[in-house]
Amino acid sequence: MPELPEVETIRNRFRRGADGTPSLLGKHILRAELLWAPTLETPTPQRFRERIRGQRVQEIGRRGKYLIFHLDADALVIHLRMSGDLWWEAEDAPLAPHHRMLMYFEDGRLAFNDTRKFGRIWLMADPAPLFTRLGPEPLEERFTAEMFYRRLQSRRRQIKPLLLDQHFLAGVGNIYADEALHRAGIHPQTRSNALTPTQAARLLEGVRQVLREGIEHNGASIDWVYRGGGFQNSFRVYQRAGEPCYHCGTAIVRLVLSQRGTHFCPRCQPAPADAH
DNA sequence: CTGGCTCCCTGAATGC
DNA sequence: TGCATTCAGGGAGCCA
Repeated sequence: MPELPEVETIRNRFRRGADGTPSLLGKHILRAELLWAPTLETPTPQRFRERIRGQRVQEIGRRGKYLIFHLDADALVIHLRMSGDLWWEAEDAPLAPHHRMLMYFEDGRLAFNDTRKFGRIWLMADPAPLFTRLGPEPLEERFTAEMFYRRLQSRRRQIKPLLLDQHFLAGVGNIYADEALHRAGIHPQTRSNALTPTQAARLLEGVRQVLREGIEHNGASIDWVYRGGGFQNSFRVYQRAGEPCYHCGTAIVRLVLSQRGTHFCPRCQPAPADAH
């Protein structure tokens, strides 16, 4: 499930280049091909092909879980959602299953592969409107614990679903939310406005810790969605229901909040008075 | 404002 | 063995 660390890993791979993958910076897009039309949010497939042709990749950025290819005249924005991934392959490689969009360069092709078809692509001159409602970037230093505390105080939602809300904080998904709450010793159903300044600071630190660790490990490889990362070996609660907490030995509990599996240690993350 | 639920979609796991 | 059902999850949208 691509979250911030996985998107950042992909961004770095195509920005710097990696084994078997060249840097895309400065390369020209010869042509693009759409294999499953609903992947493209805007513009129409025809205009997409016309506009993207001949543009050069100037820079590759990220905002939350959005991957942004800055081209000469437009921005190509990609959200991988559940199962999206970008593959670099030979221009004449046989078409793998679940490819949704192809971009051809001089020396190979970039394929957007997305088994579950939830991923989306935008091509627009100014992508800013896509990001106006997104919450702050958790890794940016100018976003302080005090600001985070104030933000938490302004809402009265359960902290786990709130962390998943991209309008509240950008980039955190189900895995990293559970891992961050465990590191901060906070129960997932704690009301956001019930958190103390100390807890808020610990939570922001926990979020940053797991995100940085995730990036260091090139992200997490979950189930059959393989991305080559290794952070899944560092999970302390995610998908460990019934197994002992590494800190206290208590069995990890799984419950469902906002339709999302939620994992926590009932001893290290004690329930607030109003949780049931 | 908050929470609960559905939808989108496919492959893996489970059930009979 | 084989077929059917259930489930996971990011995010938008709907309703209470």
